[in-house]
Amino acid sequence: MSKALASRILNGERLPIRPETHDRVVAAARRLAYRPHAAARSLKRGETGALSLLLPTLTNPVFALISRGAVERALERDVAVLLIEDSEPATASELVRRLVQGGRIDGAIVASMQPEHPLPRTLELLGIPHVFVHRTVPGSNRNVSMDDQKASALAVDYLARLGHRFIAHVAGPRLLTTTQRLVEGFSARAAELGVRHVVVGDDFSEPGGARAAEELFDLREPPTAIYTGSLTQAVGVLHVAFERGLRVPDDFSLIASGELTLANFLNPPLTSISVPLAELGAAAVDALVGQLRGDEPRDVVVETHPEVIVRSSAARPPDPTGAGVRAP
Amino acid sequence: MSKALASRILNGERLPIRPETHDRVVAAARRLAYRPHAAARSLKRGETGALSLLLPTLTNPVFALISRGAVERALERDVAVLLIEDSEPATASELVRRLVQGGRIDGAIVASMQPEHPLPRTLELLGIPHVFVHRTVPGSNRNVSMDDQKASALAVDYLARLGHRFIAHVAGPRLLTTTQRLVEGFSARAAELGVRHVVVGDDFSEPGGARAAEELFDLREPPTAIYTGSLTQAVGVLHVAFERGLRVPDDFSLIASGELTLANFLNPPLTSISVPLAELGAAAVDALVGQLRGDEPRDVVVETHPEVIVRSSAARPPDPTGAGVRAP
DNA sequence: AGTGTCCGGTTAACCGGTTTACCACTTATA
DNA sequence: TATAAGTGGTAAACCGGTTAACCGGACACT
Repeated sequence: MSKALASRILNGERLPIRPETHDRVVAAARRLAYRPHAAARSLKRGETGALSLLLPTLTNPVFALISRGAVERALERDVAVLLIEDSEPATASELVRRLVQGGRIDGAIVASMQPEHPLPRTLELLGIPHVFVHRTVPGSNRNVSMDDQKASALAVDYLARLGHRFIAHVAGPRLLTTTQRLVEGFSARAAELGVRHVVVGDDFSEPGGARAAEELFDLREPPTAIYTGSLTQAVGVLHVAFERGLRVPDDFSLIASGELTLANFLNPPLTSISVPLAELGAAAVDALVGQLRGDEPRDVVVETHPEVIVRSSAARPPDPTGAGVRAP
Repeated sequence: MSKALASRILNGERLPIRPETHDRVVAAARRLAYRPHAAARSLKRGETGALSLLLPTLTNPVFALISRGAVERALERDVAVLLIEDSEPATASELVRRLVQGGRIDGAIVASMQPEHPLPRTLELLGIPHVFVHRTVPGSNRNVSMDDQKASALAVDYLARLGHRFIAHVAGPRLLTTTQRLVEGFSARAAELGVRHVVVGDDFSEPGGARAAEELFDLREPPTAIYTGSLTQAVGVLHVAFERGLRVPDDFSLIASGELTLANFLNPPLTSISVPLAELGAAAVDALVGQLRGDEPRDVVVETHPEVIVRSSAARPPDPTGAGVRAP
């Protein structure tokens, strides 16, 4: 029995051999709990069976969920995932270069994209397969995203149905494509329904939500409902509301895109819109593995079936005419 | 010029060669941006330059921070990290076996330890270097932990100094060693100061905190201060307080171990104790790399210099005699 | 003069798979 | 009957580093 034959059998090649031989090999492999040595295979095949996943931060649950989906799917496909926090774009770019040139990864999933990031050029130069997930690069043909518009539209629908006639959206950095999709869905649906609307904010963080809330509450006539692009921002909004003595949902309604256990334990419990972030991560792995198999890169849009998780932060507006109410 | 010589030069061996030769090799490597192929090196050396990090969950910021520290330190040391969410102990154990037998990792960092987990036996059988971080295994000599006791003691000190005479600790699962250290520090210091104290709770999650809070508030004479083992639990406590119309810190004080941006934006902003989780992750990498270099496994305790981050959730008790106050 | 040692390298085996080339034998085909 | 097409495999090169063994010349020492 030559190791050559064993190799081909275990790799599932269709061969003209006696079934008995096949079975002997398979049985022996089982018995020895045989696993091909990754390095040896990698050396010969010129591929590593690993990919890297670049995240802006691990502490943001949005990206933790994307990671979860990606890592899980990758393990199913027997691919290893190297997580990298991309806090310093130049450093991250250099790091990926090292990983590629060191023969550690076959491809990269980039969830930390932002304008002026050197990564796309680096990846292009290295000629390595890659996809952008969540934060996309228009025209790259390598984007894995959700139809965030739908989530925003649903939020607007829900609030409008409750009777709100002036709705604000607290958005993230305008340069991020996720922000743009969220804003687009929001504005389009609000316009369609003839609902007055405004977009503020420039950061997905708690402080970002807080700043946006300050701005809104300082308006001569504040909105009666606020839709935030992230749960994190909603926390910031709630915080400012508390400080100003505004009550939710009595004085204004609040709804956030993104669902976490935390939402249930905020005060009041936050009505939110669920989005399939883990599936997004899984889809990114699928797309990248597809490229590694030779498929042409193409954009993928994951179907979201956004749902309103009804809790206590959204209700009818204080004044049916649609005018906002200030703190007493 | 033989590749053998180049290899040895680039690996920094001291050799009897002309400086000129040395420089030529180094210059050429620079020019070509040469990086040794990980697989080839791995194949020959019998080591992979990679390790895995097992976490109970990525969405818990405690573990996100440990990961951050670990990944960062590993990259500095030119070691790759494979993150694995260990939600299903049996599965995780099997997965690690696959990674080891497939020659993908040299060692494992386990942050997801719990009693009855099959992982230690698996790792022992495979004879692979490993360390336990945060959640430790007494007697294993492979623990990387903090002196959590200190954080708890500080919390008690702070609350006692404010005048509290009956303090509760909301703990995690009693079987986890982190919980035990936290409880130990709490009880010891409270006893030392002659402060009445009680320990409740069995889960670090928001619901866990909420359940514990219910229990405490239902007491005939509730504590005037609550110290939670995690920020997450504090959120649960705050939630129940809100529902019952209890005000913080007017009706009771709240302080949590663990510092996150979120603390600043809770209502009221949460006084918390900072602990160096990222450093813990980094120390775990150091310990594991030490083992890979041949050091004997040994326990490591990371110095915490816990500090109270003063915000608004802790104040003097409502009644200086120390008796708790119920909702009106 | 012979021998040992340092200098400055070179050669070749090896790690553990994968893959191409090839071989001996049997059966169908022209 | 020669030839081609399966059947059931084996042998060896190769991937790109690392490392042990070896080599020729200069010099020192005995």
